[in-house]
Amino acid sequence: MMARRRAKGLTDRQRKILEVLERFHTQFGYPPSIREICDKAAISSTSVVNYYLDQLESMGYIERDGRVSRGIRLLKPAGETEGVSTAVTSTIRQTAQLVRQEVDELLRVPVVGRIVASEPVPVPPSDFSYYDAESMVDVARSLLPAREKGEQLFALEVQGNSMIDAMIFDGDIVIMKPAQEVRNGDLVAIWLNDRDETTLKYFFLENGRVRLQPANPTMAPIYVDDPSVVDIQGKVVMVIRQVQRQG
Amino acid sequence: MMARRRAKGLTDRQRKILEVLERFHTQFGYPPSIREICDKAAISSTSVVNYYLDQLESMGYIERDGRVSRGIRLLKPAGETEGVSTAVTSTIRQTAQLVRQEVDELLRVPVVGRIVASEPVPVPPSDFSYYDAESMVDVARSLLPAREKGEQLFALEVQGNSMIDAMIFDGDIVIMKPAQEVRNGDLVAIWLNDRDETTLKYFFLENGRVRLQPANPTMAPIYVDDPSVVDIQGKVVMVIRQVQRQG
DNA sequence: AATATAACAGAACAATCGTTCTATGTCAAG
DNA sequence: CTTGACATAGAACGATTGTTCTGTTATATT
Repeated sequence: MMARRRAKGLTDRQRKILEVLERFHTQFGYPPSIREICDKAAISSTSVVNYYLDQLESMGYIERDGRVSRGIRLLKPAGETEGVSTAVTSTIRQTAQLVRQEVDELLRVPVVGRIVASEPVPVPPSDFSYYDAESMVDVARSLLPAREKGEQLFALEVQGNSMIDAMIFDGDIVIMKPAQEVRNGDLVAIWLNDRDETTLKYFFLENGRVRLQPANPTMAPIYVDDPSVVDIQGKVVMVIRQVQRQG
Repeated sequence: MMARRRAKGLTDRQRKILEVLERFHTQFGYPPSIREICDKAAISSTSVVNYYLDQLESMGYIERDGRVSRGIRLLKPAGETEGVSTAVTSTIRQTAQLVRQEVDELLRVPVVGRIVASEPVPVPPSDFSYYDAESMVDVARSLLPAREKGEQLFALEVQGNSMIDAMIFDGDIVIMKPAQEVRNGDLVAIWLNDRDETTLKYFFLENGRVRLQPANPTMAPIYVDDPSVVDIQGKVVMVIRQVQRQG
């Protein structure tokens, strides 16, 4: 048998309803209907909730807009004795969720090396550990194709101006993905065995012959009759150029 | 060859409804009903509002809880002030935004238009609303110069291959910053009065004469004797090229 | 014990509200 | 000119929802 104590000012159900109001608004962004309060507060009758809402309003805890559905405004928080008000904590909670969401949208790609014309592309081994990376590049997940899970992506810094025909030059960062299946039209990093040279070109396989098309449309393609000399190192997913200069 | 899908810009009514949603929630603490949106947005039919709410939801601006009255959540904007203390919550929100930015290092930059050779660069006005943006581009703050506060940054999508001499081509996204002080060596977007042409060039002021140097080192610079024909629209901070294709 | 009062339950009702259907107008492509 | 998207309007329907009414139970006071 639980006696109602008026000492605290708020009864259990009054406090409970206030909690429901706050939590609901935090979760859904709009106030609950009376019947939804019934559910969340384990009260079986709408009239009881209405009864308490009237009380809370006359006490100044909430404000109600007459006969408008969900017309409930929270005015002051329920927890008085606690140091931090519940409104503040709920705001913090919302922010925390935002932070969590946006952290998820950020992808940390390891920069595993440089890409130079005279050397093959340093492709990370399968057991690659992120600790081996020289540094990291943060990429917004929203800029990547949706299907990229991203775990296997890696980045390379371009050194020298030998990739100018690919519209890529010194200092650019290319985000790459290991070449599993390469399709016609993919921009790929290629090691040409016969020339000992790395290039970035659009790849086309046309009746047994490989056509390597520069990104710059004003430049002519390279044709390779023997596909075995074309060693595909990875597909380019993105190119980032930081124009910032050191004043 | 390279198709690009991008969320379309907001129509007047879409923007209007978003404004109503935000203002209503700020004022009352709960979302408006469809008929209340009708009134505030000067739309005579509930079905039209419903029509646009569906659009806004599929664009990701809001979230709707099926057939629940006032079941509208604003997603993109941060302006949801509860009926508590506006001063307190706004302070908290400012702080929270700082925390968020410094924790996750992600910056949401609005794409305010396209950059074409034949037209001046669309620079966002000071009263620019993010609703006006066609879409957003997320940029990792770690890739930007440390001193960029970032609030004034904007992005443009390059249309056409007329910027090839700047190593930038069709579909690239340039992150820009309004031209306040331009220093020698900055990569700037320039409107040439005498030619009616926009270009991206490195800017040098040398004894009263302007030298515009293409990014591509193999190309020759342009010299402009009269600096008044050079209209600087902004400084390029970053260039992003998404190579993703719709294979 | 009697009684007043507060707490609670359930149902019924009317207003509100979201949804859907039909109809009209507009405008660009064919 | 026809066609077909798209935008808009209005009305109607059914579900949701706030309100109210009647009634029951519990607690406290006299």
